[in-house]
Amino acid sequence: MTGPARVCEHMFMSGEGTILHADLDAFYASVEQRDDPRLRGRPVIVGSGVVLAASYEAKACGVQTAMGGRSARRLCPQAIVVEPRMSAYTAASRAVFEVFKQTTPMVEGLSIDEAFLDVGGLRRISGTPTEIAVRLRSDVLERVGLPITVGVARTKFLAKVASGVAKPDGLLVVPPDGELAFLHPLPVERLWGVGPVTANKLRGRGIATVGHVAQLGEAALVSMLGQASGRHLHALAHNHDPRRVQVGRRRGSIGSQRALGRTPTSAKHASGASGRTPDDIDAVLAGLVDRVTRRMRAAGRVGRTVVLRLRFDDFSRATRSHTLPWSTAHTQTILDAARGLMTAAMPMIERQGLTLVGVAVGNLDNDDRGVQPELPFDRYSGGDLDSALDAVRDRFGSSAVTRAVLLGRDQGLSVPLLPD
DNA sequence: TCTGGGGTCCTAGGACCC
DNA sequence: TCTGGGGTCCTAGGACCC
Repeated sequence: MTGPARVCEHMFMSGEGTILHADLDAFYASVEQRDDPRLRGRPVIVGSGVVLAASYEAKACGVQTAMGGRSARRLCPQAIVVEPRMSAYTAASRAVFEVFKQTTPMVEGLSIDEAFLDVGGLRRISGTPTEIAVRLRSDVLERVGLPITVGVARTKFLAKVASGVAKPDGLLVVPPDGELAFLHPLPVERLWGVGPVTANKLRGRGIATVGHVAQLGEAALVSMLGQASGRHLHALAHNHDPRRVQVGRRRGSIGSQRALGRTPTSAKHASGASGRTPDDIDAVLAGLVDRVTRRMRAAGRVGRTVVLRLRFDDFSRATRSHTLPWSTAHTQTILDAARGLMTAAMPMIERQGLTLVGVAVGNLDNDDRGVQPELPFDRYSGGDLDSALDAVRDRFGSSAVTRAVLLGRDQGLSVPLLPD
């Protein structure tokens, strides 16, 4: 969108890295600009409460992702604020990932708008990694209408750093013999896994660049940041990153959350510090569990650990979790567990005022185990056979349920079910 | 209108088992 | 009577990423 693609001059014909990190620029905002010509070339902010995405024109005013909407508008009064259209972004993401997969089967998605691609072994068919990267960018632009930045390097980490440096609408190739020269002058915040807390710890000790980190020695970093972070940072600063591109990674949890807004002061007096009745909270909880379990069933996943996430008036947080004896995607089972956690947390909620509720199910498994469930009939009854069968389908996925055995007081009845 | 919604990974203590 | 070490699972919290 802004400016020409930058291609590093000293590219190599051989020994070149084969990992691409492809990252859509200001993704949500770019989709809005693509779909509404009036937004092109103008500062666009997606999300009114919190900035979900800002176009580069808005970023030029200092608007940043995750910033409060009010301060964003103060920085950039001329910005056009649009509400997010998640379904449009999901569709755009699918289209972009199609382009990725036609480029190479070795695609590892990281999020809705970025992925690693390993293009090693494609040289004879598709050309050098750099040529593939150039074509990938033009394919995404032509076929989906979105600008995308690509970093090319020998390792995942370096490819990601390269795309970050090349943004927006850029291409940056890090040659194998120029890796440390590229890496060491960069600020520590560029290291993957260094956020505000770690950056402050490092800067507090006068460590500002990746090169400084590299001089430090692993033991010093471990004592400063802990075992895992210390080792991780030491390795990255020396450009050690043996991770391969992994195809078909499945996520480990599925969750949903909802912000409730601040507690109205008047309501505090009416119904305690939470400002909401337990019934209000329970309705939100039931809605979240319903959404989560639907998504689990649609994805063919079952899970065992139910996590309740809470946030309070002062923005402090708490989580409570419970692990079930078996994996499930059954709405009522997970709702029961979430209600148990919520009940136990009610005193805390009364004291601190609830501003966000979230439910996540972790410990996910694929729902492919040929389970033979038994459900206590009377729990789902009203004595009604159909609703009991619905409960079984709901819990285990309707296409997976092919036969139900109903055990009565003194008889068994086997009912074949057609998957739908 | 102070601060969304979706995730990952690590740490640390306690229970429990061998 | 006193004394190990190793491993796994669960829970809670926190940093970080997009």
